Amino acid sequence: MWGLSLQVSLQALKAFESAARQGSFKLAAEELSLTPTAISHHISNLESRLNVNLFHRLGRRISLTGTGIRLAKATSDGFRKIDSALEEVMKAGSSVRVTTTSSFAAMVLIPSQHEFEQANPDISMEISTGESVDSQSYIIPIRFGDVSVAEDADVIKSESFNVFGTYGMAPPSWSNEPITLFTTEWKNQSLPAPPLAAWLEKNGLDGSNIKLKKFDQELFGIQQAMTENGLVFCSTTLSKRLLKSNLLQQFETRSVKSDLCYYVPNKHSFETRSAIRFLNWIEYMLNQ
Amino acid sequence: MWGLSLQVSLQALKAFESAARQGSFKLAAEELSLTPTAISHHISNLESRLNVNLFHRLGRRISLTGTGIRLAKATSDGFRKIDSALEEVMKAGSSVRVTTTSSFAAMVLIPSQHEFEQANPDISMEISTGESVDSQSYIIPIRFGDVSVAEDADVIKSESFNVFGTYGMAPPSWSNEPITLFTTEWKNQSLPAPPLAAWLEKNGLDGSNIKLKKFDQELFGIQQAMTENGLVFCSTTLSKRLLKSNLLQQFETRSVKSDLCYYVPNKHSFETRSAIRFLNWIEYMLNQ
DNA sequence: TAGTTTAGATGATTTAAACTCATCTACAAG
DNA sequence: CTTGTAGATGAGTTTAAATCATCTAAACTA
Repeated sequence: MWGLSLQVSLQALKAFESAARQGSFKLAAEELSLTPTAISHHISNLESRLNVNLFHRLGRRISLTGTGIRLAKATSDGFRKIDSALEEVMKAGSSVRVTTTSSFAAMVLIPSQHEFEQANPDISMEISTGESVDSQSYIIPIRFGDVSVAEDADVIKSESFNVFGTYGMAPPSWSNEPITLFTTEWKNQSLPAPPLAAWLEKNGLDGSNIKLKKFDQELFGIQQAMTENGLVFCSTTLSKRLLKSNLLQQFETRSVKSDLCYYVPNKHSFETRSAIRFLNWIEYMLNQ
Repeated sequence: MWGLSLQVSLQALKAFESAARQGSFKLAAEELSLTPTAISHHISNLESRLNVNLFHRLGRRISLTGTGIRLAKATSDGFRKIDSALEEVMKAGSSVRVTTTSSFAAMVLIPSQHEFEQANPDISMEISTGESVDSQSYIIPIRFGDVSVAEDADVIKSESFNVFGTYGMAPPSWSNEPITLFTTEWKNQSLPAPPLAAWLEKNGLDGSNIKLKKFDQELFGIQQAMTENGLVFCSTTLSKRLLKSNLLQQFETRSVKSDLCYYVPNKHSFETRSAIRFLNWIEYMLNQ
């Protein structure tokens, strides 16, 4: 590429293209935030360099010559293609677009969005929910899944589970009385279930007095526990902020690890600086 | 066009595109006649401006990121389109390409090509023969035709005809002896015939002793006249240089105007400076 | 393995392109 | 006829682009 045309000024071509498209040096100057003088100089220099006339000058009106028309079309097409790609890249470079589960969005992302944006005033965060594979290259999907399925490098949080209750309620008598426990049954049946059995064993409980009430989103179980002064078995990730806010409390029970995790498929492919900063931030926040 | 990307340096994009396409800052520097330092600065500045990483740096090797790949494709496509158009325009700006009849090429253009190029050292002339309509925008067709068909502004020479003989031969006795006269019968039957009748009348000759020998190109008649020490009835344009070179001579006969002419269809559409200079030169040369 | 070569990174300085300012012309508008 | 305005041009200023000098670290070679 760039044989004879190596020395042709791209700035001049840009000025020419704008003037050609709008039929006016003045309007070109406005579009490019220059003076009409600059446009005039660029075009004259370009005409000398190329040894052609690109415009007819009719008093103070201009019109394109045949050569000018042909060059204008090519430069318009070429610059439009470049400009579109730049817009896409720049948009990606100044915002973080994340899609995730409703529970993660509600319990983690949305509550901490402000914190992220304050720490990164040059980046805006856009959150959506949904599980479809998004074809746009710049949307970061935070998925909930089986740790044995996700690539190690993609996992941002391995989930632990515990029982939590409304703030202020008396610790339950695990052995003596019937207990209602809210929990989750995932719509996606291929996912490992919440590790309630492992939790019972770890805490030396036989669970025969526990009545389970299941929802299809962790969010609903948590909300119901808070509303009904009850108990919920859910992830420590989702309950973390609620603990801090004294909306939920934890008892003497110990949390258990699970085979469930949050992960970002092909995490390494998100290479914009804002994506990298976001991913570093979310991973640190989840695991500190 | 040019929203957020107005301030992005096109020089930097050019450097990036070259480095991306060749996988090397060093090769990009060579292609663009810059130092590798300049390329490195351009790319770093571009990455800062766009807030993305375009290359992975692996020691002293580089490879494109996903974003880099996408931007590289768009900029390659865009710049290629621009470069192709520039090449075409610059070629047109530094050469004159003419297509014309064999006779006009042989008798006028080729003999004076050197004169034109010496007067215009920055322009090269390329001559071809043929009558097909050429779709390329920058080839100037000099056509031979009927003056009533051509646009006035397109006519570069209105033809006159006369009889010429080999240099040194005795003037013919128009009334006493049989005369062989070479002339032309155009392949294109729609053209007016050479105005022999009008010439006879203007010169007070009845022509009953003249035997015509016809060729389908004026060039052939002229050559035959010189070869056989004979007479040819042809255009003053084609014979002009031969007269000056004492290869042909004119007698006391008077030339006659004709309805034939040389013309350039859509002459005004040739707007490169070299085309304009050529057309001005040829018109002056033919009519002085 | 040690020495040499080489591609890219970085900061400082220099150069040249790009830009504005001031003034002008000539046409359009009132 | 006067005023307004788009483009042209030369001079001066500013800034982007380039080079220079030096560095690092990886690749290559003996």
